[in-house]
Amino acid sequence: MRKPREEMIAETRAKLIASGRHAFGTVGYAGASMDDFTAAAGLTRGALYHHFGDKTGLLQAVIQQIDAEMTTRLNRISAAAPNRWQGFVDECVAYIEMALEPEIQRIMFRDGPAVLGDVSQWPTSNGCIAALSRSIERLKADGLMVDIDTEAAARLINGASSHAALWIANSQTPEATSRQAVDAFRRLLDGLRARVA
Amino acid sequence: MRKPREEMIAETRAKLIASGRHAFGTVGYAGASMDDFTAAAGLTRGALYHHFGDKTGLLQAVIQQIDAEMTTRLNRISAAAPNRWQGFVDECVAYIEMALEPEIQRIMFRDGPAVLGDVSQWPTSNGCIAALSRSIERLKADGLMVDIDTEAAARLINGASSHAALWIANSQTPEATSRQAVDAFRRLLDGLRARVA
DNA sequence: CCAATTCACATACGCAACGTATGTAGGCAC
DNA sequence: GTGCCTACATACGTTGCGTATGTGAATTGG
Repeated sequence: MRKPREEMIAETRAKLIASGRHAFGTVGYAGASMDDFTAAAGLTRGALYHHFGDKTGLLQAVIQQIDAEMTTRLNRISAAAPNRWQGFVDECVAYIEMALEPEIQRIMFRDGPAVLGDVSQWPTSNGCIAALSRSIERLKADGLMVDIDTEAAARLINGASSHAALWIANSQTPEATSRQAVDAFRRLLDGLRARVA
Repeated sequence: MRKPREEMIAETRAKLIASGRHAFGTVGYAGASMDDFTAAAGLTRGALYHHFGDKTGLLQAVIQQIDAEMTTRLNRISAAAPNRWQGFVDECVAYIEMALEPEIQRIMFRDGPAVLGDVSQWPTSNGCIAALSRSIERLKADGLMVDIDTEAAARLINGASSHAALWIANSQTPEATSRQAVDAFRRLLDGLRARVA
């Protein structure tokens, strides 16, 4: 073994993030006992405080990890579409659908903002917003979207998506509600499409 | 004094709600100590547990109160507009602006959803969503809005508004960001306007 | 190759806050 | 006027966070 030290450190960090992520995603941030989920990782709170400072520090690390995963997924989806507009719509719909996953919903859309405040001032700038912004920017450059402020549009869409996801996830009939929400969402996006003269 | 008993009870309930509302709105739900803000109301936690069961029960009561206030404000605004579409837009913009008020933002859009879950399954069905829905329904009936599911539209707009408000409130330059957001929001709504054939 | 140091992590302690179980005083019925 | 019910207060146990301190293993310098 060349660098057992750094490897071990990275491993413990990863274990803490994984265990915390699971706890936050299931019982929520407030309901997650540090003693419990650090023990589940075969460690103690001492390790957590050493690496992340406090509970919110771990939450930030977890969010950063999830955000990175979401960003790559979104990029892949928009790249796979036949044309730019379609890619944009697919990306937005995928965003809603990702927000349906309980872990993402709970950590990224409920506890995250409640504990750390608005996404825009999180230390790790949100990759998903950036991905959306890039797509919008390209669409505007290509004349496919009406003139609208890029970041504002990204944030409005982000907000609409996350709320839609919450609505769907808590619905009695998620499939039907999902169709309802996605349909309306497509209409909303269609309204932003540049009208051909 | 005719009914000192019921009056006193209503008064203590009101005092607890007021004190809790203030604490939740300033230091947040988690940061609000029940001992502290019940004492500030001249009471103890005993009264709170008696009337509201637990901390979340008080939060629900506070939310119900704020929601009622917001609903009347929104109704007044949409009624004051020169025409229906304008009234709708005004209502939406007002919704954003209300979400800028720290107390509303914190309680209704951050801590509320985090603690109680999605608005749609709160015991007290959200009056603001209902108000928005009514406006949308009328617009559709009058042929002023494209065919879109009412509730879905209301929720998407609600989500976009609350996120916009969060963004503005946490901005370094709130006035500029507000213009940015409201402009984009108007564009978004404009996309939902029925095209005259 | 060994000693000193550093660092990753564990242990121990204090404190704050929630929830519950119990106590009490004052109004209402009869 | 007496007894009960209820609105609230008091007292207690538990839990969980944050900090201060301890320890052993890995690294570095000679």
